[in-house]
Amino acid sequence: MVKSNPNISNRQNQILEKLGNCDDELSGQELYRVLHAGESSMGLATVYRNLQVLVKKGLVRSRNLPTGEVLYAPVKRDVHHLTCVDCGITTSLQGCPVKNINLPQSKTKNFQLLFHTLEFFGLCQHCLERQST
Amino acid sequence: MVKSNPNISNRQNQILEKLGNCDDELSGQELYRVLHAGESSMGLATVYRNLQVLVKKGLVRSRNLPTGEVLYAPVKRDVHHLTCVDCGITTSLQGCPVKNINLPQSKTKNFQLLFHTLEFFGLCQHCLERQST
DNA sequence: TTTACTGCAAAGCATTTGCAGGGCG
DNA sequence: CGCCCTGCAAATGCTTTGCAGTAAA
Repeated sequence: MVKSNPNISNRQNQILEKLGNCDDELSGQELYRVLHAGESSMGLATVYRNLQVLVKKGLVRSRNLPTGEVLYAPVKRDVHHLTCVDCGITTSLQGCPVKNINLPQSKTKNFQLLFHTLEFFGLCQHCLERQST
Repeated sequence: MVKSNPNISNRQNQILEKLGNCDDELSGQELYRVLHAGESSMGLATVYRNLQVLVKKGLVRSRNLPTGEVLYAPVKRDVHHLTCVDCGITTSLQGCPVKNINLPQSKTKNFQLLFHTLEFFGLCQHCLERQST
């Protein structure tokens, strides 16, 4: 059903499908679990290896958390985030305010843009209150 | 000289100063080394602990690399990045295109914004060429 | 047979945490 | 005396890598 790009392996398609079906971003570990829960399992290393390939192919976007985790989502999903620097809770921001930003040609001439990340950081109400205690 | 905010500890001021003097962002490890090279040394754990505090105080911004490292810079320095998803090389983008973006009030009403990160990812020419080989 | 991909387990590594010692009020 | 901050060393946890087995061509 989600047949796509010719030079995408089977495993890579399985990953793409799971990412597409999930509203959230998934970490490598989560993806691994989800795949195991379903019919298509694959080793953790394989999950990571294929995620890297998908990112380089421009099909998957990645976002790095302070914890060292990396979250993955389909590139076409253009969602950004608001994250509390204290508790780490993340809220999604629908609609991308950067969509049509022009970067200096000098920088992008020799660079194939694949995706971008925009994240806002600060303190959520809960942590603010806790702090001022 | 860089006397600042009253409720900033000595250690925290040392860190701020190093970050301010350096044109780049620094990782925790690098900062640790730089501090040791200078007169003011402090343990690695202390560096990290104080960096966290500085981020929460809104004085330092942080950016997470795919490698799991975190890079720190003064918040007032509003620089963004262009990063190759293959080799990881990063270029700085001067001038922030997001400066005056309005976020939905519903999201920010209960959230104290401290800083944001905007990063573009893709493939640099070198990696593009290598890939098509 | 040659090549590319996979799984498993071991390694890597930045960061975090536990805990005892020290400075300071 | 009590509280906070620090250093050291151990632990954590995600991700990467080495290597041998396997499927594909």
